[in-house]
Amino acid sequence: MDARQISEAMNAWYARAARDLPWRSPDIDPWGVLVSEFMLQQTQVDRVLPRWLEWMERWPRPSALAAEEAGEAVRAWGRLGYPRRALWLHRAAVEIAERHGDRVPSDIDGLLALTGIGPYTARAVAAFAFGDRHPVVDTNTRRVIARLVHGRAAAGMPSPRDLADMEALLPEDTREAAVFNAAAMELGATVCTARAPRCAECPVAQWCEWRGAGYPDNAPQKRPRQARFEGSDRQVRGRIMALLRGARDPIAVDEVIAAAGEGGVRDAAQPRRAYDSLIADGLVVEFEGAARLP
DNA sequence: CACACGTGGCT
DNA sequence: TAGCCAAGTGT
Repeated sequence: MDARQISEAMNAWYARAARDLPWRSPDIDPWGVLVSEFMLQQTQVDRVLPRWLEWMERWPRPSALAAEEAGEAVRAWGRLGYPRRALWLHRAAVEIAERHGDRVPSDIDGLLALTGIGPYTARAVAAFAFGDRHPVVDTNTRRVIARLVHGRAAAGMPSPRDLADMEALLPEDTREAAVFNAAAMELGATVCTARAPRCAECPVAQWCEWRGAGYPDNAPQKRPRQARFEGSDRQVRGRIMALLRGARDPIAVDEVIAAAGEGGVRDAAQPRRAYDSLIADGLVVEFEGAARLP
């Protein structure tokens, strides 16, 4: 396996086949990249695209978002999912405006200190917004490496070894490294997909250990299956958030609790439990017996 | 560190 | 179709 051949083939494929996404445009500033990375956490490109365009027009700089109430960010987040990301992005905007002079920090430690930014997003912003040479590893990249390098059908649990694996493939040249990070993610998202990979279109199929071994069904142990969504607290929280997003005025708490139960609940205490957890998360605020976005 | 956290598309 | 999966993070 030749890391240089692989990175060159992957980057050539990326130059030809990458989707034309606005946050990849050369004249997008680091704020635009950061917003895209928040929205893309656990969320596919197709769903993010229209929302990102709206946000960038409305809040072209961190200070513009920071000047709003947090609830406006949550409302504008719409149905993207995980609304606390909207809350955290608003907090990050405040932190950038107040502590960094309205400029997104370029170093990984500075990025990690921002609310809602973890190991993945910090590296992604440093690499994609500032062009620095860092291995960036997301779920797509982990799957590509699992198959290409380790001959496994799927990636195992995330591990510090993931970064070392990516570093071993990463070109020395800074510019090429940034492209390769994006190329590995793009390949995983569009060709080396979790189900039904399109190996006939893969630029590195000839070096793929998993393919070479005849596609063995050797996926490592996965995380325990996540709880059923139907009937979950998450679903009930989602109902409450949808109700409050659509309301300009505060809604009586009793009314919110009643509405949360419409559509079915697992137990009688569930609406109240879900409501309390949203209060605890700061996604809902209560004042004089009425609930609204923060 | 295992777990909770939305929503929608795909097979 | 019920379950899997998706550019993760904070606790």
